[in-house]
Amino acid sequence: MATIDDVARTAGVSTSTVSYVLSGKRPISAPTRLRVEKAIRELGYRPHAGARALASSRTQVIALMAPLRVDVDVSVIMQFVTGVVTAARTYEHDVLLLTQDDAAGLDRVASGSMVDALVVMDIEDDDPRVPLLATLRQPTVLIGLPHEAAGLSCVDLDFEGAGRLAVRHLAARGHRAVGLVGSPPAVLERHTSYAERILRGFRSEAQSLEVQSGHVACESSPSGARAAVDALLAAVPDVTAVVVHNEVALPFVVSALHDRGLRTPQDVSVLAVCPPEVAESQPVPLSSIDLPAHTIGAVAVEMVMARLDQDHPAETRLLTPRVVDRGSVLDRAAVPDQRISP
Amino acid sequence: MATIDDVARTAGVSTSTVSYVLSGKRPISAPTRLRVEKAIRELGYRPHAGARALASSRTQVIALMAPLRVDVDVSVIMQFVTGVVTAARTYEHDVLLLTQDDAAGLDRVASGSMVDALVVMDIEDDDPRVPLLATLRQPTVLIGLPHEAAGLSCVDLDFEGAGRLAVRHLAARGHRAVGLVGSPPAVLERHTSYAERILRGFRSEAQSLEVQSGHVACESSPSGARAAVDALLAAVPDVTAVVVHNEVALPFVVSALHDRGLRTPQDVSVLAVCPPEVAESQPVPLSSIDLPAHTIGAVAVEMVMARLDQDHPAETRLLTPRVVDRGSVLDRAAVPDQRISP
DNA sequence: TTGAAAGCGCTAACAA
DNA sequence: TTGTTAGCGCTTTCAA
Repeated sequence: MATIDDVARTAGVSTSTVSYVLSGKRPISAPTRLRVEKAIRELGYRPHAGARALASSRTQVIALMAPLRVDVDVSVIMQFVTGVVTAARTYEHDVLLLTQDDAAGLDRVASGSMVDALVVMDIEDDDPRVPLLATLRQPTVLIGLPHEAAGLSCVDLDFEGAGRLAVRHLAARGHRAVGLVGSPPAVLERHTSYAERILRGFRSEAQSLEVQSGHVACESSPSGARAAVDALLAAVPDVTAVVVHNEVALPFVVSALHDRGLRTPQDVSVLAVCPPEVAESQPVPLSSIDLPAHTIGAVAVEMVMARLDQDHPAETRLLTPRVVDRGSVLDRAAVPDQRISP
Repeated sequence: MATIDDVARTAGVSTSTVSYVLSGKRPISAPTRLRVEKAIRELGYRPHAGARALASSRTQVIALMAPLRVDVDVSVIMQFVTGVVTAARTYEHDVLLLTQDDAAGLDRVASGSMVDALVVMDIEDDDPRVPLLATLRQPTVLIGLPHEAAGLSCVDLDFEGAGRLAVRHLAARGHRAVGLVGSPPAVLERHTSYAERILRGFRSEAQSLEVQSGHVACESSPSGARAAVDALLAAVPDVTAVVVHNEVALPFVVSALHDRGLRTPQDVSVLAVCPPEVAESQPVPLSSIDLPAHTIGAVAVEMVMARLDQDHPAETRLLTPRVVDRGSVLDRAAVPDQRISP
């Protein structure tokens, strides 16, 4: 492996000149630059990452903790991950992936100076990783909202707003009884922030608009979906629209509704909360409130990068939810009521 | 940040002693070790990864290239990824994740000495990354089989064997006309090795056993699945069993069969080739040839780690496929023929 | 516009 | 059993 000294020697310059050609941190005359670049090319020189990290205190690597918990949809996680990786590359950074959900891994890579910054996914309301993260010298961005961010920056879809938007969207189309089929019990039990937030928004808006509403947790399986649908129909017999915030269960919920004689959207409207790709690839495309996972990942990287040089104050960024119509929500105001009561 | 010298000073020993306590590369007296360990704890000392990499030529990081190509199922990829990450941790290594499918990324992290070894997924028959990988000084393992491995080690499920096993399994249960619903055209067109291998095994065994057979590519969408099913039924009208090697399309293929009046398994048996989790979480659990993605990832890490110190010769490891019965394959020899001809 | 040289924090060969 | 010290390959200050 050629070193910077090899390059300097063959170019007939000092090592610092080579370094400055590489970093652009001081002006170099055109002829010198060309000689150096030629030498670099000829020798196939690549700076040694460790040496660079040691001298500059910059690793060009960010850590991404993407815990694969039970009952989280991997395809959504992958969207976040690719968003982070892609964005990181635009900042000349690579991504070190941590999949085990423990503070120890974060501490190891941060305290060991393996990374310049950290992005942490799947934040719970009272997340044990947050206190540790707050002590690190590297900037950190949380994807999700903990109860107490301890001075850390956060980014996420505004799930509370999404819950409200869902109800408002349905109410505006004449639905007076709506249901929310949500995350699996396990997700709720660990107080994953998005699950609680969407529920809060859903309930408060239903109350404001005087819409009848019900919520059921939903295991991510066909039988779980059937059970959830039954529970919802029992709780809100007149339900005409269902909001589904559970990517894995989504197709099962729809087929469970069909099995009970409820067609989409003639009998029951369905509004999903999921990434657009998921909504589009259902057996029947579903209207949805898009979860822009890729974008959120990219924004997380932007935020962390902005905090690398200057110390930007902490902030929380909530992306505004929007509905994308794919035809699975019926406008009841526009059609005669065809609903057959159960 | 405390350095090794800080630790040495507070423990009253030399830096090398601290280093050796950490590495265990030379015997240290008990009292000395205790003093050093105490100092480490008190100062919260963590070795600087870059300094370590520079001095030892070891980064404790491996690169994982997991390209997210169109039409590959992310949940399967995630299985590989977690297998790699989990196994890497048992060897005290972290994982640098590359998602962009180009040789440049591999070259960057390898030539820049960012990683000790590389694991590369989703290998095509004539993969442009292979020649580059063969020139790297870091050991590399491919997940998948290129036409020419150029001296690199490979690991994968024996897909050719899986194709044969599928036919044999069905033939043994009285099926004389079988179909293979395979990967999307895009996957076949880029000559992804597994797609071609399973087809080869499937065809050759069908020929040997004198079983009628047909193969159709299948887009990963409901309409793609319907088209594939129609094409298969046209090509092999008497088909009594379908092998599906397409995780995303799997549920759609099953429902397309149902829509055409073919129940599983009474009218048509279904044998999937996919990770067990996928087969289990279908609306109806499916018998399958397990794709042990997690294990393959772990084996890849083992192989690469074995080549870190000694130079092990290259090898190709093909995991033996096996059928897991979940009831979706009918034993036609054991029941009267109930098949309603189309 | 360029060069010399002092670190950055660790490992491991050599000495004792 | 432990210490001394010369690098590892780079960045950046200070000088010219």
